[in-house]
Amino acid sequence: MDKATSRKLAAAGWTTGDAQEFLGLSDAEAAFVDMKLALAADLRARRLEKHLNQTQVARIIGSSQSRVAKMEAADASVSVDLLIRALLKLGAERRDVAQAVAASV
Amino acid sequence: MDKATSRKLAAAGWTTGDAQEFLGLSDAEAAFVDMKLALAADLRARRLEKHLNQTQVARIIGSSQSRVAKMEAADASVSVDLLIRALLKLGAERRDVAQAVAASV
DNA sequence: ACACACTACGTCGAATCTGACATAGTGGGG
DNA sequence: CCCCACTATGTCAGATTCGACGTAGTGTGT
Repeated sequence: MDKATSRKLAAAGWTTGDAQEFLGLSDAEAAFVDMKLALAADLRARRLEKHLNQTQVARIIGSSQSRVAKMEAADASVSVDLLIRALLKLGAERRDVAQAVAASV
Repeated sequence: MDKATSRKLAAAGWTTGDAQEFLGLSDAEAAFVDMKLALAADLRARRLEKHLNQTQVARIIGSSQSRVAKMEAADASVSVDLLIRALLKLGAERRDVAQAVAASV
């Protein structure tokens, strides 16, 4: 990070220590993973609530059973995009998604 | 117009031509793009609040100025994944992201 | 034990997304 | 007008994610 950038960040109330920066990124990554887990859990809960199996959900959202399984498992090959789109296609409202995003697993 | 009314009109041979339908967007898709717009707006707001330019944000989140511009514009080539990861790296908490997800643009 | 319904997991070609680069556009000072 | 800092847009090769398929695992009823 150059000095000008550092100065501006400091002016905005940031500290530019290397350790903190590292921890900040870690926090961001951890929060992202937790969000993904929460969304995946919500997807499964929503499916079970509707008494659907993964194959039926796959048809509704335009995918395959195997991918639905990976979604619910929060597999590395599944994006948050996909999870959110799936939830919305299952009838979730934006506020429902928001709640899942904020929720702990 | 509620869905029941819309269905009745459709049965009578009418199309209920709102912008959504014209563009061929389902409710789920519309909600998704709205979410994306809200996240993009939040990213820009957060950057401006910190008095950073797009190049500085790009360094923080590990990307390029052009991509940050596209993020803020909610460009089609930008995923919700990327927007959320960017917000978190800029110091947003999960509840902040949730609020953006639920918010209207 | 068998059949059946359901879920998990590895793999793959195709589609999509990403960072980067180049370049164009915009809006203030001087 | 000319710089200058900043933002927007087009493009592209490489990376990631997607749906799909095959198959293995798990539980349940007969």
